[in-house]
Amino acid sequence: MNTPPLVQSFVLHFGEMGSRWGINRTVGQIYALLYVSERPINADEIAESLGFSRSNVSMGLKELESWRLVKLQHFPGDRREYFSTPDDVWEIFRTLAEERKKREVEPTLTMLRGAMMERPASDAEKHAQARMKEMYQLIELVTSWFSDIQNLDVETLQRLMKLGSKVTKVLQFTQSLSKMTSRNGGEEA
Amino acid sequence: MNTPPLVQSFVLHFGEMGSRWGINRTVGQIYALLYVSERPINADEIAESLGFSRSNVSMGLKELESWRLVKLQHFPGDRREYFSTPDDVWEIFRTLAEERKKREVEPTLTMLRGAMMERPASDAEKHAQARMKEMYQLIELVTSWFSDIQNLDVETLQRLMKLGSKVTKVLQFTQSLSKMTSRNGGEEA
DNA sequence: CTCAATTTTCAGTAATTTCTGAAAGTTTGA
DNA sequence: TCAAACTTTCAGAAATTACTGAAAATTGAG
Repeated sequence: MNTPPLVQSFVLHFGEMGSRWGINRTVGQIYALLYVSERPINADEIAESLGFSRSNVSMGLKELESWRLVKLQHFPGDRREYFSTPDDVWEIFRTLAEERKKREVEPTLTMLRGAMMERPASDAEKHAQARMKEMYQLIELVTSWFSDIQNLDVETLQRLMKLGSKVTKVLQFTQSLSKMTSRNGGEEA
Repeated sequence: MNTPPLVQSFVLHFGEMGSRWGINRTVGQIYALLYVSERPINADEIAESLGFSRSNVSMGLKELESWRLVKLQHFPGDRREYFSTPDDVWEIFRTLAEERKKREVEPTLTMLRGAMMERPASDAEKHAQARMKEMYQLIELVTSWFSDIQNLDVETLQRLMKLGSKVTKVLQFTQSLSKMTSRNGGEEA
């Protein structure tokens, strides 16, 4: 398969990036390829394009399916499965965030809650618990922001994306948040 | 060193989490230990607590230093180096975000910009470029939000954290953003 | 139902990453 | 300047993770 150099570098880059995150190189490359592909492609095409064994591609696709990141479809008169990514980048991002939350954030919060419930047996434990509480609150705060952003409708997001680098708008929005919370004072919720 | 079970599970959890991200288990555990520690601790104490070799701890600390995540200090009459984390969780988070941006986001944006500059030699390439542009815009948008949030002063953040789960406030803030951009219409910036 | 097409599984191998002990390097107080 | 105290480096061992080919399982057209 003749992969244009432009696509090549994109694919390689995401392979590298993947391995910096928990995702392995193969999976990163497969997703990158699907992402820029004009039409859905099948596992053999992927294997040939990337020079991986068919079985490796199969495992990679299974992994991506478990992350709900690929769409699967069939074409008439062809028994093979064809894969693609959602057309909307934002949807991809949202799914990724949801899965990461489920796999990483939730278990962490559960662990922290558990630790915070324990009766501290020493000053050291008391201090550790206080630190865990701070972390717990930070994570809750950040994830709640994230989920708010996630729930923005696609239309609003499209508009925001068109604004491009005109970040000042976004800055203002942060300002108003700041004022809002000031009004609320330091009261415990 | 007698590590309380409460701290133990925290440390082990972050070891696991670390390895899901690019960070290795050792580094995750070291940071978790520092994070909940009442006072700065030295490399030997870390090695003993976690059961790692001294050299492994040394490498882990070096890694953490390269991420600017640890504070280093000395005590009078003691030549050893003592390590700790910032007191403010938010500062830790901010540093982490900055470093990740520098190491992962910036190189990705550079690659995408490069690819977008190329003259497309085919429809396939044209399509790939369009996809890359979408991704570029998404990343820019998300990172600009992030950096805005990062720049909130600690005081505001403290207040927000105290609000805790009263996320409705944060939701409103998202609403106002939505209105703001509507006013702006679909105009290119 | 049968069988060819296709996908998945899995045991073994390859590659990579992590970890260690020993040795080299650095720092500082006397 | 020396030497003890401490830290870092690094080559190889250990552990983990990725990848493959062959075989098993599944699927669907006829």
